Amino acid sequence: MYDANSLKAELNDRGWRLTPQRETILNVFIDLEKGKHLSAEDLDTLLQEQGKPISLSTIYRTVKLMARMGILRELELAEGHKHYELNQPYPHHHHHLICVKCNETIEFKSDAVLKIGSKTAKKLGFHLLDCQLSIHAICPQC
Amino acid sequence: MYDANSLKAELNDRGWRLTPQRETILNVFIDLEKGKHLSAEDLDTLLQEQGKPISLSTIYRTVKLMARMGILRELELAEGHKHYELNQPYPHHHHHLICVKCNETIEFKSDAVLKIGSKTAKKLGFHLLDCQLSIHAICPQC
DNA sequence: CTTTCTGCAAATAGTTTGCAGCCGA
DNA sequence: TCGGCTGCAAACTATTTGCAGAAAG
Repeated sequence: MYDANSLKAELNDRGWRLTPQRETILNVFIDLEKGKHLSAEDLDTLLQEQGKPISLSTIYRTVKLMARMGILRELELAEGHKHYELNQPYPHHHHHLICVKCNETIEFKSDAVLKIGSKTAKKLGFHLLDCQLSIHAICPQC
Repeated sequence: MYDANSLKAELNDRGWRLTPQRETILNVFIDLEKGKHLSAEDLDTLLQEQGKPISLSTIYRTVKLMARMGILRELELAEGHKHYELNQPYPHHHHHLICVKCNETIEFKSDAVLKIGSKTAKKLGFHLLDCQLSIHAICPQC
């Protein structure tokens, strides 16, 4: 799991910098309740409420950067905008089942899927960032 | 696999209509080379080249409709726009490994993942539309 | 004949970008 | 010090929508 120090190390390794904004955003995700995920707008609102406003452009730039580093995972849980959550390693790694009508989202775990994902990436010589099984379905209510 | 008749039946069942545009678009996907997938723009260009132009709004409306019916699957292979391909049943069902830097995309199959997907949906009482494992990674070249 | 569908043009919204000044290493 | 980073405002672009006429059932 990341903290300010490991984030700084990882950023500096790649020629990037640790800024208060980046640290703040990482902390929001670390403190985020399990099973929750935020859109850029959500983050903006949350940071404003916490009295630590960060410009929306920086928010977009930061979540994209962290997703490319493998720190966050980018989720397509609803049409039209992306959500982000910490990219947690085994055994916290999980997947999503989404109702395409009402957007109800259910998390579920599968070691098997994670294994298949890492094996496939390894076999082809790719460096794995994220592996997510998305099940699109219609829930019993819809 | 769908053809004009089964498409018509399925549409009519839900109070929708079979139009020449819908049939044309379905046929493009049926004839599409294995492993290919189209964005809305791609479809627009292709249909124009084939001398069967369809307005971009109708293209968007149609692919979305067919994705919600489970006929097409919506793929997020590159930033900024979606791609579509036929949603084929076992044993043609497959998944994607994507390099987040150069967007190189590799298809792979996994019966195990498909099984996990259908079991999970079934267990929760959801009607399965699509189940896709997306592996985000960095390819050896990048 | 009724209701859905299409095409057009205009609107929308999420996201990106140029730039000037700021600040981490 | 210096090159990356932020905030602002403006730009962009994929996608959606309102509407009038066309057409499927």
